[in-house]
Amino acid sequence: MDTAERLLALLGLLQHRWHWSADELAERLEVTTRTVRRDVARLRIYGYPVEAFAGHGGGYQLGRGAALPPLLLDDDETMAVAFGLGVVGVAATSGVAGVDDAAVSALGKIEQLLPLRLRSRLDDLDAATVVPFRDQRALPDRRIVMALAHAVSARRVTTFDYVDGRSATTRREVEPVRMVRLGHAWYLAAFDLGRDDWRTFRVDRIASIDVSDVRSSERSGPDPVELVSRVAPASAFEHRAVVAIAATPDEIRRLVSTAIADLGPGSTTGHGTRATIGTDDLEWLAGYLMGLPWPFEVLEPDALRRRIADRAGALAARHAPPV
Amino acid sequence: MDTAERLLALLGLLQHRWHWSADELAERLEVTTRTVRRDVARLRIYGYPVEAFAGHGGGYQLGRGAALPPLLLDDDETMAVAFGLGVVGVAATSGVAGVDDAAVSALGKIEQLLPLRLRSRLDDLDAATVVPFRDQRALPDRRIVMALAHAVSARRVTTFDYVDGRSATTRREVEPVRMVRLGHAWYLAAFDLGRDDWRTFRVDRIASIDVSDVRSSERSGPDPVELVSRVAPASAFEHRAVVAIAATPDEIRRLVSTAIADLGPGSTTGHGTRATIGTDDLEWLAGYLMGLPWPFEVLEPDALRRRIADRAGALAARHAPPV
DNA sequence: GATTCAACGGACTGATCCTGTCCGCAGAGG
DNA sequence: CCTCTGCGGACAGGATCAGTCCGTTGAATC
Repeated sequence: MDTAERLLALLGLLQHRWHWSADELAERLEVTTRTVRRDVARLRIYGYPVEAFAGHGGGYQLGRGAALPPLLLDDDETMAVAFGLGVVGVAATSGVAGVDDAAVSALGKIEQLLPLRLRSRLDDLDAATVVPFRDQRALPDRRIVMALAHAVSARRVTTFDYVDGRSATTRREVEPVRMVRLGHAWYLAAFDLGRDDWRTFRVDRIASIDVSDVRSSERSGPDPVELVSRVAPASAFEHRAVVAIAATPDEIRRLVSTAIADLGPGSTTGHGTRATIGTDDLEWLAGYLMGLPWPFEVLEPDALRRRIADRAGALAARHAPPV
Repeated sequence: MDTAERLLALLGLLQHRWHWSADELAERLEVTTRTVRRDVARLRIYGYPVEAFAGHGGGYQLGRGAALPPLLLDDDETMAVAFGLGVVGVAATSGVAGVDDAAVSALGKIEQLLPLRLRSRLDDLDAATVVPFRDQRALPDRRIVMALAHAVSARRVTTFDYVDGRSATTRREVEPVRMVRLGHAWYLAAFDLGRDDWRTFRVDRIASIDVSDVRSSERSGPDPVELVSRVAPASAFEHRAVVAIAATPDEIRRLVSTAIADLGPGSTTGHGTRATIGTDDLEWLAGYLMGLPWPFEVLEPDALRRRIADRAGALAARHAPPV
């Protein structure tokens, strides 16, 4: 084991356990304690703060520094990180600008590096769990997002089935450029090789994805963000609901992701806050609203209004006190 | 820059961008391309699969190997990872045994390494967001969980305020040993220095935590898991609700975390599935149930039944079609 | 306060390895 | 077919590294 590898191993050991003595480290790394001390000194020079304690029960410990050291994760921790990133980036639980993007970019990074044996475990995990209350239709599959994030960063020609606004399915071959979150949904900006032009795709309408080994050609195109915001309204959500909620915008924002509801400016009225929500699935939205801790009234559409009335009526009838 | 540091930097560069040419790397690392090639070869010897492409537009790229290489995350990605782990471990969105534990253990690892400037950003992020529908009372603060996970792994004497079952608040000084998830809640197994005995604490009842620099003394004690499962029932949830849901157990499990509801064996009846749910907050549970996509009936307690009737009645009245 | 444990770091030596230079080879794209 | 780019052997000089030895310092325990 040479110097560099030993330093990497040392970083790993220090992250794996809270506390090591020089003797333990020396034994693990198969060197003398003098060398361990020198390696520790070197890590400190590189900027990783290794704390040392003398005396009985003394030893080494990694502390917080100026930057996060390279994270060495074991299999289970890798699963947890990948799963967590999927929840944040894909299910949009944060609603804070930037975090979702960072989550997806980190997902792409992991997708590129994830050993195959862990990939299948991650897929099993997905099959076994569903994030409560996520809009099953409008939110894309985490595997699709990961594959696309990877395709974008590795610049690979990618093929997939796409369902357009008129429910027509076509097989597309594209060169992905960038993923953009706009409002409630993720979009992919890409050069469509079949159409020989720039196109945007709603990620939740992509299926059967296949990332090839062929690298995209150099290509200068329009700004992906602009491309998406120009085209996206045409492929917006099927339904647009307006709801008056008996709570202040701040209260709502604390509980409802901005990726779900648009509170808009000047939305506060005498009856509370007016929220606009886009969705493809009214049934889901009905449940979502009923789960909120505030009274509300659906202003439009009527279909949603009726659905709320039905469900609430049925519940009320079933739970009425015995006469 | 010496060899080992350059290798670490090289790993970082390869993760940061999809694709680098030898010249670019050589310039960045301030060495000749020959040395870059040698460094790449060394990384491959260590087990990190660096892929190379010759010809026009050729270059280097990190591929998937046997194990995840040390992850070098930038600030934003670190935020996303920490936030995602918090969602999974703390808000219990997975419900799969092991993943929550791994998430909390990874959180502890990050807590130990997280630069201070990022810590405050993470706290801001927490303040700005709330995971929709999480049980505000029964689920602990992510910061508390992180601090405890760190205190456990670093074995630090820790003090905090604890609210016991009779709402009495006491300041405790403990040596934390392990965090255990049992049913719906996280528990901390620790040696209470004030009481001079082993105690368990519900993590969501811990506040004002302070992890000291003093390391715990060596101490052989009972098995933490056993300790928690022996004592925990005494500090269980305030309310226990039984609900009949018009869905199969499999359907329910797909949407509801097992950390929330216990479906129990033989729970399927003619009217659907009988679920047992523990909570401290009936109002929250009412909303949670109303958000589910299936009809249901509350069997007990009556207080919850009345609450459902009230809320559903009000909603139905408000959404009744105009006469 | 004495004792012990464990990290610290200087000095020295011989062996190792590392880097830059030079070069011909091989695979990919245009 | 030509060019671009990565590959890897050979070589020489010099930098670095590991082990050994040892006195010092700081903590914890008795």
